[in-house]
Amino acid sequence: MKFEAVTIKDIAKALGLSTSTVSRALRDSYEISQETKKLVLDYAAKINYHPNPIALSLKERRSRTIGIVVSEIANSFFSQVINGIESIAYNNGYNVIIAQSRESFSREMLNLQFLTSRSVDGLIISVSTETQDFSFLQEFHERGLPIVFFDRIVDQIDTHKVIVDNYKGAYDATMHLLDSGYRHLVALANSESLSITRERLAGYQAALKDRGIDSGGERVRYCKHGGMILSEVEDALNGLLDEPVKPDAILALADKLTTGCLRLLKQKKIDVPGDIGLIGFSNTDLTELLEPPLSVIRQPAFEMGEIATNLLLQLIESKRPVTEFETRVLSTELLIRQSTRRIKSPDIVSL
Amino acid sequence: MKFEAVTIKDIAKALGLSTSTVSRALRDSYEISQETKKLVLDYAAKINYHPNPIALSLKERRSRTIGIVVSEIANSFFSQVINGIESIAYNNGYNVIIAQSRESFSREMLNLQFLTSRSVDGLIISVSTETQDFSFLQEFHERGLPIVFFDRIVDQIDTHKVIVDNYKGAYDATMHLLDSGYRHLVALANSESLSITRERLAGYQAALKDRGIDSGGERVRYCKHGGMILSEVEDALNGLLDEPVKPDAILALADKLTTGCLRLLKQKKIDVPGDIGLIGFSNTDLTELLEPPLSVIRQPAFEMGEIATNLLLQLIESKRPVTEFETRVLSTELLIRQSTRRIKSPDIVSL
DNA sequence: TTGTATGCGTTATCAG
DNA sequence: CTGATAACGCATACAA
Repeated sequence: MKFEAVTIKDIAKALGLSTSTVSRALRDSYEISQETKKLVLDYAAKINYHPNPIALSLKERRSRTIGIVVSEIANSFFSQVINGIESIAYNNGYNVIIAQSRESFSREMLNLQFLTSRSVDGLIISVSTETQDFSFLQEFHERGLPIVFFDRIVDQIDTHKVIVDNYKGAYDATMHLLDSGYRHLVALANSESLSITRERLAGYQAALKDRGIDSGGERVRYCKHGGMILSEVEDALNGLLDEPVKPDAILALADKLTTGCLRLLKQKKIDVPGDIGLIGFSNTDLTELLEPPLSVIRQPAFEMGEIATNLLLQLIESKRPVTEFETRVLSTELLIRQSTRRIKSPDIVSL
Repeated sequence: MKFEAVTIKDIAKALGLSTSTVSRALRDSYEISQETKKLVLDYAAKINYHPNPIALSLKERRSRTIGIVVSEIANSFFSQVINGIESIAYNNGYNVIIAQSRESFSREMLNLQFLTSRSVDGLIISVSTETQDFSFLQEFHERGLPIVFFDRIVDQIDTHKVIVDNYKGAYDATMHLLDSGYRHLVALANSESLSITRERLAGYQAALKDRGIDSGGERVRYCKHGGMILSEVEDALNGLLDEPVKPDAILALADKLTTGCLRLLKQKKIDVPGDIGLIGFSNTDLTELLEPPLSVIRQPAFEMGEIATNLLLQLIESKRPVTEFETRVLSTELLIRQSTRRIKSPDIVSL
């Protein structure tokens, strides 16, 4: 049993017209008699006709569909971005196809393969943690596939990008920890190959330097899988806790690392902020429900999605090749809550 | 500038063969010389040829794609289900297209329109809270579109369904609250039109009845939008708290209601479980990090996705019309944590 | 073993 | 104003 749709042919046959006439009537073409048009339209509505977009795509060589590749949709940051993308896409008559790389390079390639071959008109992507080789993306780009990067961008590829000010976000958070009296900071980072990791780490180190604190290169641990595997976060965290100089505060540089870290500290019965300070990148609402509520660096995810989509549509619909690409940098929001309070400090608590 | 893919024609021209020969070589057809095959395959690999699935879909009248409709992907229950669906789909060479209804009937219809017209081979859906009229689904079903319902099913439509034992889940949770010494229970429910709401409520009421407690029909409040709007949850919660007999425990009958409720209680500075007991359906990991960790009724989401997909593939690939449909009922898991402790009771705390 | 012709659903082009 | 035809990329029945 197959799901058979109504086609133009069915209408033509039923009405004793040619397919071209029917097509014209449906498309409201200029040269068509009012009565024929009405006849066709009425009948089409009656039998619930809908054009087959597959056939349309084949013909028009466009699908009015944009592809999204993220590491995982269960990450609240990404699902917020997707919501932003969708809202703009739908308003412009586009649909979206979402694919998850799950931080795996091979899955990312497969997905990309699928999306492009499935004739998406453009691509919005935040590359996976594992991805080091961007040649396949480069190739699609060179072959003319419109691409917009967000969050985890690829520097080498010249196209529109949407990011947050990761440097400042990490810098401010670090400063806040220092202002709260913490001295022995450590950082939990994503894969070194990611743009966001480098930027955030730079902000972290700059803040330490500005305060005349020896950053001590060792006091950073990387998670190759971006926290997808808890054991990986555990190893990194253990490494940090075992440092010769015991850390008194942690900066977690990614959503999944923040929640993973929280989870593990709880497991180890290490109290935040009693035993150790913690601040991290996170878009998860529930962090505010923790006791005490966790301070976080929040990214304007929905907005990022919207902007990325607008840029992509611009790319897709521009007739001539675009030569000027822009990188939009949005601000992060530092939500300070009690969890990073240590010493008395002016009441800068928001929320 | 358009993204132009390599076609069979290009290969044929370059190699001085006909398109059919190339096609046969690529498809590893039986009647083809080894050398020609190798020639074609090598060249195809070299220029990075990939068949155009749009054309394939048009030809084969199938897209090897399954559509998913959920209310929102940011809900951890649904994103876990999606992961389950994807894992089976990919293993069988299928891709998925995800659409969000955001609990809106009109969006659900639009999405369905899109998915079906986009020639998905089948559909996995959990209907939106707002949806009361299932005729459009019924129509697709009658026209032969394979559909599998999960979680929020439509009783009237006869096809495969995957659900959890909502009755028992709610029953057990209610019993646990009663066993913990709570007496004045109230329930926060989703839209009445949803199957899950009716089942869960039935479990709740049955437990009360079994304990000889007057369920008091009034002590339930519904959220039409399933908690998508916090103010809606707030109204419902306020209504419950204002009951003549003050409630001492709340049963939240959906993921979004549980987190929304938590959020609001915090806002109102009502302590859980000090001031009021709370237990709810939730698949969010972070609830275990709360202080005290929240007791929840957890659904085997990933597994539901897997099962639904297997059933769907069965439907899609069966040659003859399926006449026997089944409804798989999975067990929920009641995770008891301190948040529902009130009176001394045997230590049944897990996790 | 390979080439030619046809059709999937649609629209653009050209003829009537 | 309307009808026939070709083309989008592919697979296949049929012809050679």
